[in-house]
Order: sequence, then structure tokens, then C-alpha cells
Amino acid sequence: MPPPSALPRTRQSRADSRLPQLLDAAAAQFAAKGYQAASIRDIVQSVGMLPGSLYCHFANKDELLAAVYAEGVRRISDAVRLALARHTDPWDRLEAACAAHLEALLDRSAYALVVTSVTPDSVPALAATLVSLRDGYEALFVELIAELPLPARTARRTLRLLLLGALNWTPNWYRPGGRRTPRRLAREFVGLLKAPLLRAPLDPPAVHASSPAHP
Amino acid sequence: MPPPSALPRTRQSRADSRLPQLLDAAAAQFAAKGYQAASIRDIVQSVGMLPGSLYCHFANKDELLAAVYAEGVRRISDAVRLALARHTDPWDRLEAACAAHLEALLDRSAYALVVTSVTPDSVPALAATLVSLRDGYEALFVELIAELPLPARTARRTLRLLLLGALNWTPNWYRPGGRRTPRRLAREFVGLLKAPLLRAPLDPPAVHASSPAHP
DNA sequence: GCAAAAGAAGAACAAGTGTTTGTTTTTCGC
DNA sequence: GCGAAAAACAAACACTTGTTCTTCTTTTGC
Repeated sequence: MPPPSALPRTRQSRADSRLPQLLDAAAAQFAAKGYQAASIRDIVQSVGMLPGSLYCHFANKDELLAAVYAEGVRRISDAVRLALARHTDPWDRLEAACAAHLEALLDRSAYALVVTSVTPDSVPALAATLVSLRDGYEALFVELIAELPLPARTARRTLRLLLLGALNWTPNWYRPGGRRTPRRLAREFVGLLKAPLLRAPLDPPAVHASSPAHP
Repeated sequence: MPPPSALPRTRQSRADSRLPQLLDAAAAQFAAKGYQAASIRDIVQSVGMLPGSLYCHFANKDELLAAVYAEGVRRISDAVRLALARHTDPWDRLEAACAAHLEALLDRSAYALVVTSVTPDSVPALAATLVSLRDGYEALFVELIAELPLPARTARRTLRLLLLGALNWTPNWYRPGGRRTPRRLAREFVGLLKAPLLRAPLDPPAVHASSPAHP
């Protein structure tokens, strides 16, 4: 690849740098085995490097995780923001954000999975950094929920924790390839929150609660 | 401690067996550091044993985790079932179950935390066993949600996944000692699900949605 | 082209890992 | 008490871990 004309300061030069591949491999291993169980040898081997070479790019394993985690947060944020731009209705925006969040998580993007599966306090030296990164992202949902036209005195903070918890837990049970796509799942989750589950007393009288369990 | 009269077959004899303490220590370490990072030496040391002695009780580290995990599921199940016995209304029962679940999880019972923090597929050899244990417990919630008088065609399975996900995620953000007790949190979570968040068109007309974000 | 710097190789280190094996101590049923 | 079985000790094993150090190779700015 011939150098493009005159670039006085080619930031991020050294074109063939294997750093991106290295990050990819680390993300994959961290997501698959967890931070502690993913060994540096496993990571570098899948890029054809030797263990020691990793330390040209990162001071230690923790810094590698920090880089992957930050990139993960960046990717989810970008995906969500992109999806958000297409909607104006507050509920639609929330649903779009959830869908983007779930797609990043469930289509097995290793980076995104690292963010939800590596719990910060399992790496004490990085805990503060990771939590701060995650909080930065979740601030997006604070805004989204603030915009919702909710009944007065609704616990918006609790609503956010409920929803984000449900979303972040999905990798524990979701199996791809079924009819339940991330997008559909987001619609169902948000739907369950907007819709009144409790039958209003005025609604169809229906069978009384003391009937057999499956009316 | 003198042996009680005549016991032809003292099951679980050898009174001072340190096996319970060993399980406690393992639960504590697994919950604190995760399965992979918790070393056998750390575990046995906190009971004053030597590494090799662990293998009198368990064939290997995996079996130790299996035992802790099973005990964890048993404890949560018992707590929830106990709480359930005091209520008859379906929504009250669901809320009581959530409260018991959260109390087991957030009052830092190491056993319970192991169940939610050790993800089964991080221990391939045990994955099937652990998932089956967890499913057995979650069947309880299947029943609870089946009993709810919900609008027709409500996605009960999704509702369960939403709620359990939110509950199991709480250890990631909850910090004890605040005004938000597990019990109160359970009430808020369930409350958000029963109550209609979306303003019914017949309700107080209120400001239109296109008004400034914070009406 | 050249000096300097960055990237990677190669080999090793010290510490920690789960586990095994043989022996000794403790406990229990009789 | 006695013999058997369980529990624990003590010491090692083979291996993996994150990391370092030195040397070579490649790239870059001038």
C-alpha cells in the first residue's frame, strides 16, 4: 500500500499494525471465558503472536481489558445513538434503544458481551474505571426515561434499573436462531412496561381470581 | 458432645466434620472472586485446612462448585417458598417471591450470589447440571406468573424473563445500607409491572406528548 | 539512505494452579 | 479397647499463569 501523497503527521500510521486484531482476539476470549480464565497465551496465539509481544501495546493484562471494555462501551453507545436518531416518540425511542442494545449483546458481539459479563468488582484495580465507563453509557437511558410521559411520582430510576437489568441479563438465557429476535424482544419488554398488566376494574369483568389457576 | 442414646445408623455423624465450614468458605470465595479466580488454597486456608484435604470431600474443584451451587439454589428456593406461604393473592405472592429472592441475593448470602454470578457456561463440564438446577428453581416463577390474572395473550414467558433478569442483575448495582431495601425494591419492581405506565387516553388529559420533555 | 524508534521474537522467570500420593491422626461401630 | 474407615497432614508433581529481558526485524521521519 503506497503512502498517500504528503501526510505531515500520519497519526495511527504503521498501517499493518496488528493491534486491532489483538483487541478483537482479547474481546473474544474475555467474552467466552471471562477475564480471569482467558489467558494471555490464548489471546495472542489466535493472532499468531507470542506472549511477550503483547507488552509492546499494553503494560499489563488489566490495561488490555480496560481497552476492550472501553471499545465495547463505545460500540454499544454508537449503535444505540444511531438507532435513536430515527425516532421522535419517547416510547419508540426507548424501544429502539433497547433493540440496539440487545442486538449488540445477543448477536454475540464480543466487545459488547465483555461490558455486561465482566463485572467490575472482579478486577479491583479497574473497578472504578469500568464502572465509570458503564455509567457514562447508562446516562443515555436516564435521558430516555426522563423524556417518557409517565404518571406523576413514577420511580424512573427504578424503572431504568429494572429495564437495563433485564436487558443485560438476556445473554444468560437467549439462544440465537429462534423466532425471538433481539428486536422483537425489545418490543415485548417495553410493551410489558407500557401496557397495564393489572386488569382495570372497569375492563371485561372476566372470571374471578379464585377460579382454577388457568382460566 | 455425648452421643444421643441409641442411634443404629447415625447418618451425617462424625459431628465435628468441617465439611459445612468448607462449603461456606467455598461459597464466600466463589461469590467474591468468581469460580476461576478463587483458588483451592484460598478456600481451604480460611478453614485451616491443607489443599490436599479438600479431596477427602470432593473429587475436584468442579464438584465443589456443584455442591455450593446446589446448596445455593436450595436456600433461595426455601426462602421463597417460606415467604410464599403467607400470601394468597397472586400479585402479592409474586411480590413476596421477588422480595425473598432479593433478600437472599442482596444481603450478601454467598450461596445465593454464587447461583447468579457464576454463569453456567463458564464451567463447561458443569453447564448442564447448573442450568438444570437453576431451571428447577425458576419453575417456581413459572407457576407464580401462570396464576396472575393477566390480559389475554400476555407473553408470560417474556414477563418472567424480564422480571428474573432484573432481579438477578441487582447485585451489580445494589449497595446495602441505603433506603432501598430488598423488600421495597421488590414492591417497586412488581409495581412497575402491574401499573399502567402508559397514560390511558381517558385518564387526566394532561399535557400533550410533544410538549417540553419535563412536564 | 540513515538513525531512531516501534514491533515482534524467543526464551526464560518466579509464582501460583489443581491434583496426587503416601502417611498419620482422628473418629466411629462393635 | 479394637479394627476399620474416614479425615487430615505433608510434600511433592506437572503444568499454567502474567511478566520480563534481550535480541532481532521492520517501519518511519528526515
